[in-house]
Amino acid sequence: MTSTKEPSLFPAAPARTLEPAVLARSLLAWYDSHRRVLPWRAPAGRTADPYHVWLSEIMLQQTTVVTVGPYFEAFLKRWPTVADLAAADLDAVLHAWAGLGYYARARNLHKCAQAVAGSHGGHFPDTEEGLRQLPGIGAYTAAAVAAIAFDRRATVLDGNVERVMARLFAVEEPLPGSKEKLRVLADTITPDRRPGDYAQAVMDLGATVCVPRKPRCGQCPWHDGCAARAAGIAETLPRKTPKADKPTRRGMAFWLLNPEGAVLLRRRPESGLLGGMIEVPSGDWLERPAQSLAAAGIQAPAAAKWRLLPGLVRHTFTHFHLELQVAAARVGGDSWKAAEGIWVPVDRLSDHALPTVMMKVVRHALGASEPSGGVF
DNA sequence: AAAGCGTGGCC
DNA sequence: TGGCCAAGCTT
Repeated sequence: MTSTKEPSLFPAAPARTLEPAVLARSLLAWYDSHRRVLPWRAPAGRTADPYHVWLSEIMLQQTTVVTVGPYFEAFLKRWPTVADLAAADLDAVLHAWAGLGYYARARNLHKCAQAVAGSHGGHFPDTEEGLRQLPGIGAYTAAAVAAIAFDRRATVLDGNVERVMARLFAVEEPLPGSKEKLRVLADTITPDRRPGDYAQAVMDLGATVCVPRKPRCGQCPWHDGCAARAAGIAETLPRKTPKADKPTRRGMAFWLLNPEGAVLLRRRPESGLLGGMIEVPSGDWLERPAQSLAAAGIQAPAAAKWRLLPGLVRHTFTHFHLELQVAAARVGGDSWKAAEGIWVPVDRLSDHALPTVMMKVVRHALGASEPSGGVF
């Protein structure tokens, strides 16, 4: 007989209009008692190292806290200061970044470190405008670093804050059109005192309480002031304009072994998809039915007796699905020495910057060559 | 300014 | 299981 929905019998309490200062104060009080320990976060009452804040913020772009944790620790251990990172080889940075995705971030990370170590004497700019000039730092990250590392008043607007503001003020206009409106609303609440803590608090609220599905309104410090909760539409906000469907693209990857048991890899172009990363050579990825080995063979990295491995490698990027067939061959004699790319012993593949989709290709090829691997 | 750009977890 | 979502930036 109990219902999980309350609105009909017990209408939600109407929202009370709360002053910005009241909202900021109640959120900071909530933060003080719910503060999460994160690897890049300073102890209460202290400001974090700008290098740590910047590194974590770049890694956290479109990436979850759980995923970032180990990468952050590994980067910090290997490159303890921004000068160390600036002095690193780009290839080493890409390798360490492999698996995190959005690889342009790694290239910009390296560029940014070099700018800071070079033109800025090893110190990050301490203003939003200054930070905004650096590669890989956009509106959100500039505000986050200015607030968290330098305790400057800055309005952070990430996915969390967009959701929190859309609900608090019941903004029904869909994103991304409503973004500027949400930014203004967020700005009206941002306090002059403890802006760094406030920035982390409002994002924490979105990450742990005002979550996308089944928001925990009962635990929310802004419960009384929330217009969407009062109207019973919190979970439906923020609205978003529908995204285009993802097309499926198909291609062929070429797994080529030489007599020494090494596989041919090559570096992708510096810009675009998986820019600068290492790949198993593959032909074009096009939106047409799976190509025949004969047709795809034209794009093979060497003449050889290619055989098609059973099965498919599937992977989904942000904007398309990919289905990759894998062709395998061995080359003998000396002819393989002319092939374009790098020959890597199969047990040394982890020394290279292979993105996840390419690790899937490797696993597929190795699995097919070993009877215990699954396909036989 | 709309589109391109990774990946893993969740239900 | 397929779509949604995650501390967005660049061109």
